[in-house]
Amino acid sequence: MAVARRTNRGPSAAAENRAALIAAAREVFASAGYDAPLSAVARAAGVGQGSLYRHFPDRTSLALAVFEDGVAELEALAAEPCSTLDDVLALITEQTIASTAFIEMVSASADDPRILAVRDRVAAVLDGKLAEARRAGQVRADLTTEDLILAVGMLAAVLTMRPAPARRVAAARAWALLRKGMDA
Amino acid sequence: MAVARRTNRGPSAAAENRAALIAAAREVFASAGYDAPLSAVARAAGVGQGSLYRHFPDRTSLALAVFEDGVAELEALAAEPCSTLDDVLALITEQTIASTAFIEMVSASADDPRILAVRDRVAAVLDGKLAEARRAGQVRADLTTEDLILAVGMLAAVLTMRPAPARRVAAARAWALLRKGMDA
Amino acid sequence: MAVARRTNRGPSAAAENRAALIAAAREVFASAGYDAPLSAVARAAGVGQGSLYRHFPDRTSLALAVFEDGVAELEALAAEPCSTLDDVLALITEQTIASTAFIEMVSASADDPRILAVRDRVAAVLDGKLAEARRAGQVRADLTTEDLILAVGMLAAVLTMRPAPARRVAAARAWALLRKGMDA
Amino acid sequence: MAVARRTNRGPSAAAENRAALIAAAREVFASAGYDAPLSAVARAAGVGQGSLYRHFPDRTSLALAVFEDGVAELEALAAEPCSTLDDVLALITEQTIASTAFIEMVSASADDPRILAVRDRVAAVLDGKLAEARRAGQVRADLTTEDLILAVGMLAAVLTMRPAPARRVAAARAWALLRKGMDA
DNA sequence: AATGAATGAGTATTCATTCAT
DNA sequence: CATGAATGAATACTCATTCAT
Repeated sequence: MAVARRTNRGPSAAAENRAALIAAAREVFASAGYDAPLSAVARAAGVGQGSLYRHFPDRTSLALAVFEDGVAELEALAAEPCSTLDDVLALITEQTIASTAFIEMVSASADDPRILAVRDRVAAVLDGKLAEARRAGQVRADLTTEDLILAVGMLAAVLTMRPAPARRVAAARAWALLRKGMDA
Repeated sequence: MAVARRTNRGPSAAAENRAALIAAAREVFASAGYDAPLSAVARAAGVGQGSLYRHFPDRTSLALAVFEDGVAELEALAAEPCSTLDDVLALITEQTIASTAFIEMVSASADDPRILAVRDRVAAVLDGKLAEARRAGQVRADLTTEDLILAVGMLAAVLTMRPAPARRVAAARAWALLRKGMDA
Repeated sequence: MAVARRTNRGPSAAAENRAALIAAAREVFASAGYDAPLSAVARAAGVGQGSLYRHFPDRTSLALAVFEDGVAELEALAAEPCSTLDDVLALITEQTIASTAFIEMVSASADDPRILAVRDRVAAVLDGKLAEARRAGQVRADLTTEDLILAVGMLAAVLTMRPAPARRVAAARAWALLRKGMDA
Repeated sequence: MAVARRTNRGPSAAAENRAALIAAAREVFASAGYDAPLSAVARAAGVGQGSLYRHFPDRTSLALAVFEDGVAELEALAAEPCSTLDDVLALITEQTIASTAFIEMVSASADDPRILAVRDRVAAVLDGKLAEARRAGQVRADLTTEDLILAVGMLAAVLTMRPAPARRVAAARAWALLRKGMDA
C-alpha cells in the first residue's frame, strides 16, 4: 500500500511541526476565519491530522498558540519605557486588521479559563499604559481599564464584520468616534 | 402508505406558511444563533423543508424577512414626531439584546445588496433623527450618520460576543463610552 | 459535478429504504458484529448515510428494528396454544445462532429503556410458557422466569464467543448442561 | 531540544518495562475493557508506545501476559492437595468478576492458538479437580470437563454483560442454576 | 533497546440542498 | 404549491502502527 505516504521524519521534527502548525493556523484562521476546518490547517502545515491533535488537543489550544505571539509582542511594546497607550492601541488595531480570529475565538467560548488568562494579560498591558496616559492628562480622568477593553472589543468586533481591505479605514473612523464621543 | 403525512393544504396556505416560517426563524435564530440549521426552522414552523426553500431560497432571504419587522418598527418610531435619536438608539439596543442574529448575518455576508438595502433604511432613520439631535445641540455638530451606524455596529458586535443575560449591562457601558468618548 | 449520484427516488421510496436498511443491518450485524460501521449498513442498503440517520437516529434504534421481527416471531409462537417452553427456547436458540448481535447490543447498553422493553417482551413470553411447563411437571417447581432469562443469556453469550459453524453443537451441549445441571 | 523526554534507561530496564506494561494493562483492561486503546496502557505504564509493541507485538500477546498470572494462580490452587473443584470454580468466578477482559479476548479471537493453549491449561486444571469431585460423588457421574468449560464460559459471558457491581449476585444465581439444572 | 512523535485510514454525525410525489 | 425523504460532502476525532532518533 503506502501510497505516497508522507515520510515520518521522526520525533526530531516535533518542534518544527509545531511551528508549522502554528504558522499554518495563523494563515488559515486569517483567511478562512476561526471556524476553518482543522484538517485545512494540518494540510497547510504539511502534517498529519493526528499530529495536529497531538500538539493541540482542541481548536482553542491551537488558537491560543497562534495568538501567543501577538500578546507577547504587545507585552514587549508595553515594556518599552517610551511606548504610550496610543502605541499599544495602534498595535492591537494592526493585529486585528491582520486577523480577526482572536475576537471570533473569544466570542465562541468566552468563558474558557485559558482565554480569560489571555484577556487578563492584555488587560494588564492596557492597565499600565492607561495609568500613564491618565497622568499625562491625555484621557478622561475617570476612564477605566474596563472601558479600554470594551473599546478594543468594539473595535475588533466591527473589523470582524468587514472584509480585510475595508478594515484600516473603519478602524480609523472607529477610533475617532471612540476618542471624541458622540455628545456635544 | 401516506403515514400521517401533514396534509397538503394547497396554495391557500402559502401566506400562512410564510408567516409561520418567519416567526419560527425569529425564535430559532434568537435562541440557537444565526447559524442554526434551517431544518430546525422548518420543523418549528411545522412546514416542509421544500416550502422553506420555496419561500426563502437562502438563509439570507429568510433572515431579511425576519428582520423586516424590526426595521419597520424602527421606521414607525422615527415617524412619530416626538421621538428622539435616543429613542431610536434605545430601540435598536433592545432589538439587539433580544437577538444578535441580525449582526451575525451582516458579519457573514456584508456585501449582499439586500443587506445593504436594509442598512440604508436604518441609515435613513438615523439620518433624520441625527439632524434633529444636532439642531437641539445634543450631539457634536460634526457627528455624521456614518458615525452613528458605526456606533450601532460596534454596540451590536459587542453584544453578540456576550451571553444574553450580560447584554443589558454591557450595552449601558458601551453607550456611556460612546457618548463621552475617551479623550480628556 | 453530480458524479454518479444515486438518483433520488423521492419520498415514496421511504418505506422501501427503511426495509432495505433493516435487511442490510440484519446481514451486516450478523456477519460483522453489532459494532459494524453504520456506513456499511447504508452502503449495503443502497441508501445514503443521511437516510439511515433519518430512519434510525442511533445504532440502537436500528438494531431494535432488526430484532423486532424476531421478537414478534417469538410472541407469535408463544401465542399458539400447542407451543411449549421447549419450542420457544428452540426458536430463541435458532435466532441466536443466526445472529448474536442482539446479545451484543444488550451487553453494550443494558440500561437503555428501549432495550429493557424488548427484554420485558421476551420475559413475558417465557413467563407464560414457564407456567405451563411447571404445571406439566417438566421443570423444577421453583424455577423462575429470571432463571430462564439467565439461562437464555448464558446460552446467547456462549454462542457469541463461537464462530457461526460451531454454534449449533455448542447450543445443544449448553442446553443439555442447563437442563440436567452439574450436581449429582 | 530534548524536551523532558523520559530518559532512555537502556536495555536493563527491559524486564521492568515489561512488568509495568503487564500491570498497567491489567488495570486498563479491567477498567476500560479489552478494547481500551493500547496507548492508554503505554501511558499508564510510563513507557513509550514503541516499547509496548516491542514487548507485545499485538493486543493478544499483551493480554495473554496479563492473564498468565491468573492461570498460574489457578494451577497453584489446583496443586494444593486439599483444594476442591468448588474452590477452583470460585477462584475463576472471582477472577472474572474482577475483570472480564479475558472472556472478551476469547470472544474476539477464539481460534488463536495461543489462546487455545491457555484454554487447555485451564481445562487441565478442571479435569483434575473434576475427577476428584466425581469420585467424591459431588457431581453427576457423566459430567465432562467440556461441560465444565462450557459452564465457566457461560458464567463469564454473563458477567461480561453486567456492570461490575451486579456481577457477584449474578454469579451466584448462575451457579445455582448450573448446579441444579432446570429439569424436574 | 527505548522513546514518543508522526501518520492517515476509518467512523460517526450533521446539514444544505434537491426532487419525486 | 406543499411535503419531507434522499443525498452525500464535509468535518471532528481516535487509534493502531511505524519509524527516526
